[in-house]
Amino acid sequence: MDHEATVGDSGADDPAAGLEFERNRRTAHIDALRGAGTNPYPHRFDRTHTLGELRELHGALEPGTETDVPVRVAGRIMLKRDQGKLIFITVQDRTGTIQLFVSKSEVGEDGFAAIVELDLGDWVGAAGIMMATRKGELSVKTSSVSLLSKAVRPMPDKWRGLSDVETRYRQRYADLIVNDEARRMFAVRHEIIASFRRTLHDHGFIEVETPVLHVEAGGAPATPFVTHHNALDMQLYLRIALELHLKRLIVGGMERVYEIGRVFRNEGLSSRHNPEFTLMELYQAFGDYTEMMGITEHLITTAARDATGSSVVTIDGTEIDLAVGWRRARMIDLVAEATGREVHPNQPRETLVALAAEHEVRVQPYWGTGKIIEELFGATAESSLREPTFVTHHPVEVSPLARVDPADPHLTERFELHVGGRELANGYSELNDPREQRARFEDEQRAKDAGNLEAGTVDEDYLRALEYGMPPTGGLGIGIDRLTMLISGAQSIRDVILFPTLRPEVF
RNA sequence: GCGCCUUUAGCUCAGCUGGUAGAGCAACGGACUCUUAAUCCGCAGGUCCUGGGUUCGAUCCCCAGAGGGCGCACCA
Repeated sequence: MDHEATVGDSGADDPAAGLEFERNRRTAHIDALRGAGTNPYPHRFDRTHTLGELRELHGALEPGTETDVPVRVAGRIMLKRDQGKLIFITVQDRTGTIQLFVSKSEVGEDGFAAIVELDLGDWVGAAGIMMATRKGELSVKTSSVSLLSKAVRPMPDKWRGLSDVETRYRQRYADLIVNDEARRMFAVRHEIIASFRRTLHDHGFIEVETPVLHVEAGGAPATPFVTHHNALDMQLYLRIALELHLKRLIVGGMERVYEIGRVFRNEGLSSRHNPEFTLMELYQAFGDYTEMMGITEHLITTAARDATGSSVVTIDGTEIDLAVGWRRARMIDLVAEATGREVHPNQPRETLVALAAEHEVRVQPYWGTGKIIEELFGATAESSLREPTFVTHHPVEVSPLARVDPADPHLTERFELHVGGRELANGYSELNDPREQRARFEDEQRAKDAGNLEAGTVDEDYLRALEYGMPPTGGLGIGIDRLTMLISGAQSIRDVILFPTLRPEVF
């Protein structure tokens, strides 16, 4: 090939090295390949094995032995060790890596010259036979190597990798190429979701899809994203929860439904919050909150085993086995435990306001006693709940869709799962009395009018659905991102979301 | 939104309360037929995030801004 065309003929303004020089060099090489009749982006290459399969089949090959097993493999060049007339190339696919043993005497002068020109990051296909080197490294003794896709941009450092977190999130493709840990996170995430689907299928749940664009954003206390539909000329909200549509399906008699879907909340970002995140919600006719706690334990423990092979997770450096039963404690009891004072929504508001002040909780004027208790819980007890704990019996005020506890009209049949100081799941016995639901919605609407932006509104269609009759039902929601963090050991939610929300990059 | 930290070559990082920058890897030229981040020799590569200011002189000090991280607030 015309090697002179690949270097040295760049314009006077081009730098002598650096990124631009490198890209120019490689694009010039692509032109040279095309000029010589070689397609740098050929249509296909058929492989006989993945690299993991080869390791499984031939991993036990004795050092220095050669088989007569022909193979065709493909992968990205990660390392290249040039020995003069012998080149060792480490290629990677999603199942692992393998070494290509490239001898000039095997591939010929022209073939060898082309292989010398390959860059780290290029995708290649190779044909050859299986062998193990004298040192025992499983290799493909290569008879030919073909370029499958030329990389124009250089890879991150082959040893130190890519560690700049901003670049890792913005250029996830580069992160996935070089960081095993990044690939592992998303493998775990996939296994958790796949495990959920298996478990739910086994329990007779049907997976459904409900609207993302809502006329009213309900089902959770949160600030929605607002958008607009042009043809209908109407304001729409991106959903903040799956709940209200899924329960309409329970009214319709579907009995066991779930959805794993993206929800959107227009709130702050942190290492535990991304504006869009994934929620699994399920609803089971003839279930209640105690059954939901059982399903929660089963789903999460099974997912941990499926994803990592173990039900043991590490929380803040401490190993915790999810398979042992989880503590259950009422919210009011946990607050009492943390503050040394009994609390209950039926207490005078002034009493709770005073206690809140002692714990530096800033009470909003529109908060009732139930909301103050929930905030007190958040300020005093929540962060100490490292081991999985079902916090139960939330006040009615903060649970507008949950059934009241028959033993205490101020509390609900509800639970939240807390692990490692953060909320992971939420469930309850669903309120199915349309008249009571209307009254609760009206309370919400009043709170909204009084200044609580996160309060709900009266969802007339949902009330109409309830009027057709919803069976007694248990419901559950699990935050998939946070669960993935727990099981994978990720420190930031951005490590378990492929493309986390960032401010736009300036090019 | 507030506070603290951070931004230097494609990547990973040095850079002395101020004298306009270095290394390793990658790249480029060369040697090498069993390497494992191959090794060895040589060579090149910079908007020191941006804009102001102070100074004879700023990667360094000051101010403003941008991106990112962490905490707080909000929330899941």
